[in-house]
Amino acid sequence: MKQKEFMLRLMRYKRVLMQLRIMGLERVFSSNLGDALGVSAALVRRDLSYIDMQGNRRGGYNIDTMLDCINKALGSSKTQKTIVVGCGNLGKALLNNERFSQEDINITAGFDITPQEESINGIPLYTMENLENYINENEIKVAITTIPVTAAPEIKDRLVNAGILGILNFAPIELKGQGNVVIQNVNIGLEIENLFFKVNSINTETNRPCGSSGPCSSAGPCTSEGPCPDEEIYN
Amino acid sequence: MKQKEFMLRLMRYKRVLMQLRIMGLERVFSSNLGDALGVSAALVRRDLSYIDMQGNRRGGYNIDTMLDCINKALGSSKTQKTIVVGCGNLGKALLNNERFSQEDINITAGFDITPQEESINGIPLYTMENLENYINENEIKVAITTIPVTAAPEIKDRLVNAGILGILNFAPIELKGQGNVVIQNVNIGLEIENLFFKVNSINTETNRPCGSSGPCSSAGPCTSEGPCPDEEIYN
DNA sequence: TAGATTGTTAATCGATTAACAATC
DNA sequence: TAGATTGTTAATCGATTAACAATC
Repeated sequence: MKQKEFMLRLMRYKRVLMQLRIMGLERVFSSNLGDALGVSAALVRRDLSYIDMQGNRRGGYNIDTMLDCINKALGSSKTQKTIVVGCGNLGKALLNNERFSQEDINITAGFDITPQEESINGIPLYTMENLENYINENEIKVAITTIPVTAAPEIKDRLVNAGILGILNFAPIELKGQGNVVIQNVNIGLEIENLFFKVNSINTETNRPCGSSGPCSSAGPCTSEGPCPDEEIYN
Repeated sequence: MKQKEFMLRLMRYKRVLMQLRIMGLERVFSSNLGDALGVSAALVRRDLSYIDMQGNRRGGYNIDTMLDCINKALGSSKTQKTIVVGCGNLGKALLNNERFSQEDINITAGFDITPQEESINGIPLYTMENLENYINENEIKVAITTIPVTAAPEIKDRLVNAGILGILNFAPIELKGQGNVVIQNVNIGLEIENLFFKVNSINTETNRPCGSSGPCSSAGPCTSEGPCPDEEIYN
């Protein structure tokens, strides 16, 4: 069971459930959740079955119980502590983000080679020398890195050696985790490129062969002028 | 052909190719690229075939030609213009990011209800009233939104009505595109939650049923104390 | 009971890979 | 030519869905 989208769906179920609870509902059927997410009711039931959420064959699922169960599965029943390493523009933006505390994510400290302030948004900033000590003393298991590419591999090793098990890396280099260390890379530049690609795919005519300098072969898929209506590369 | 990972692979091929070119290589085989990305050579050839990159059955692929071809497919042969809507912490971080210009991404303006500066990093800031005019006059097709959730749906409509075809949305609400408008949502809070989930999946014992209050059924998959070694939910 | 929904199995769908003919 | 790699087809793999027995 190696499902890329599985836990993403769990989070979406959670959002829907919270909304439904606000609206005063107490029970929900698999088909409700399926409709909300655009997937089949069967998949919802399979997901719920996987996290050991048991429903009632007549009355569906209890919303509160399901929320508990999803939170338990997501490990977010307790507030999650994390630190920000690198307090440049993006690092500051993360430290200033009020929303995280609403989502039970608690940024407890920021680290930088030369911190320009003592604290941001009430969160203390420390120099890089204090990194290992802080991680050990506060039992930090997850870190967010917003550091230059050149520093990324070294900082990664320091974090992992200090006991960090998960890194959310914003440096535009693809770091790889080993053993039980999970590294998740977010490359904003790549996201933008990705978006331009999708926009262009929809609105530009198909490209011609690159290896050949001649005209498009008559056997090629695209002889019309506009974009190929049948072809969907984007998702 | 609706391949989620397809264009992401193209970008990765590109990175590898640029590195190889720096090292002085001129040709590359599908197996080289497959090894670098951890996919099969067959998939590489299929991808290249799809973007009409033609190789030589004896000598593999020409690196320069392939780079041209990938750039063409990605639509990044020319510099891509975009704007940032919402100049809070995250917006400022994006405006200050020097790396985008290296990647042929050109942020030409920032917009905010009340801009606190005339420009950031040489990029002019305007009030929201100028949004539609600017988009029209400069033929902007892609926008980045770093705005509050409450404003997101309205701003989205304004952007789309002004002719925007692609939005990279950082507001923590899932906006949906319609017709030929592509919206890509980046939810940093969700990414962090996702990471905590993966870390916990690896390092925590399996959860017990939520719907039932009794002990774990003997038929359940997990009777041992530690984490289930066979089960992989994370990817 | 009759009706409705869960939990789960078999069928479907799509993406990746193995294999091989074509050919440089 | 003989060897090696491309381009492409058939086989495989995994995730989602349809269908249905179990059961509240």
